[in-house]
Amino acid sequence: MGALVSAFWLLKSEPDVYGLDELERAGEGVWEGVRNYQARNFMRAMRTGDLFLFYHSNAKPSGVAGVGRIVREAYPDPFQFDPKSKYYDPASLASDPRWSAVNVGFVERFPRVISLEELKAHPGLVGMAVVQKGTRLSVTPVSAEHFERVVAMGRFGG
DNA sequence: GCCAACGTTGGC
DNA sequence: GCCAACGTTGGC
Repeated sequence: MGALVSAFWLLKSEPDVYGLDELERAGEGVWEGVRNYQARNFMRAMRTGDLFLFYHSNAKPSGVAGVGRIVREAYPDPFQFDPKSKYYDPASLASDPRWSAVNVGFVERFPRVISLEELKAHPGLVGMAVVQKGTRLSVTPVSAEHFERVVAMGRFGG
């Protein structure tokens, strides 16, 4: 049941805000603050045990730093109801929360970050959302093939 | 810090 | 429902 990996994802975060280092230290964390409907819908489709590529955006270099796992499926993001939070959404109703969060766990850190440049240059990753021009979505599905390929690059350099 | 890309909002 | 204005993302 929950042990089966059903899907793969890529999640973007700015490491200055929330990075793989922090997830590794804590072991588990909350993926919150997503305020885009498409990304939210993907989050709601996540299942416990799904694996994801942890992508560092606005970093030097930007790229995939490692792997995480979904440990709790989507639930209402508490920050949408907190007027003091930058993620506060006054239009979201408690009876029908607009935004979701998931909990994530640490799986592995690659020996090196696979930069966006490398991802773009790899012929086996054509079509992956993160390498497509103009794709800013912070949550995207990844095919099993692409996921395995990036993990292989991260572990073995290529 | 700049700016292209693109999502959202709101006037009409 | 159109679309201009505005805001955000994120590479560079």
